[in-house]
Amino acid sequence: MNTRFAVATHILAYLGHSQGQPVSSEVLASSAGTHPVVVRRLMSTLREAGLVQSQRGAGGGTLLARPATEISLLDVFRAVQESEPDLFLVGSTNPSSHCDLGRVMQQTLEGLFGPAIEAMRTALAAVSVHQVMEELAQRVPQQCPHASG
Amino acid sequence: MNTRFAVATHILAYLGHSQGQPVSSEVLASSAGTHPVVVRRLMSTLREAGLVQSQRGAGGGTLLARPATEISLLDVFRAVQESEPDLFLVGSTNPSSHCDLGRVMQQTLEGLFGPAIEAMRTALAAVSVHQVMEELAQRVPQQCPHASG
DNA sequence: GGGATAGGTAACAGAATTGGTTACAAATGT
DNA sequence: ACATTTGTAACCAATTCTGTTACCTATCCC
Repeated sequence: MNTRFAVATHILAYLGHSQGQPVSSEVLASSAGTHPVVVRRLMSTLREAGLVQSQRGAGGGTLLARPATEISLLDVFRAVQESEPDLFLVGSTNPSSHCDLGRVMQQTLEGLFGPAIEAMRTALAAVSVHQVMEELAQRVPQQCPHASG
Repeated sequence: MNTRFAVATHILAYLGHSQGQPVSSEVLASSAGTHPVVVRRLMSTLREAGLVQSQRGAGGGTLLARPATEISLLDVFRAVQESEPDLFLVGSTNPSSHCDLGRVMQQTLEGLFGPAIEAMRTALAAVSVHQVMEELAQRVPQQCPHASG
């Protein structure tokens, strides 16, 4: 079970909410229910993907690298899910089988799963972090101090 | 890395090819490059899902429970992927956070990922095991003894 | 400059999952 | 009866994931 995608989306939504001023990994970890180092580790990935930028030192933290309207869940998914085909495929189906069946099967499955993966990508691309924020705002009017950080 | 989906599809395509007469887990394992027990374990799942049926004893084995044209990759995916939302979600985002943010975030993400999952399902539903067999046949004209099992 | 704050990263531990393997009981055809 | 084959439990090694500690570096403020 990969919680990174969910935690990353959580964090990005949070950052979008307090856009302009950086948020520390401690605050983010508290909100996401995890450990600051986990957040920082995730930040490394998101930073490499160009989704956030961080400032060290006192008063530092992380903020979005571009507006929340221009970060899609597909961006997050790509950043966090190291190898996309991993989703289904096909580490095994032993390529060193007696014959080529294994390898051919792998190619065939990749070809047939392609549309499924593509469909999912399209759907993810249609949702922005900003929309996540709006959804959240509707569901959490004012219950939570962290939500307005 | 979950190889079960790929192995299951491999097996079902194989069974579709020799429809009518049962295939032993040993033959299937050899073709898929894994261990007979792994195949049998997978069969338990596929049998529960109503995709195959097995015969014990001498001359036994497994065969498709219905025509390969009427088994979709979505059927396989559902059977093999124990909890579908597992795909992305959201085991953590600690529900016992200070506030409801964790739980609400979880609900929100599920709502927003819904379309993505649905799109993938639709695409998987559009491909049958029979199509996988045809794809395979095109790619492996006659190279492999196992392919004609 | 010095201290406090905060990120970057390595390293390790514990839990969970996965796949391969052995072992054995139960069923079935010859 | 006996050989064959499934069903299933049990175990191991490898991998992955998350949490945690530790320590270095960068930055701000005095």
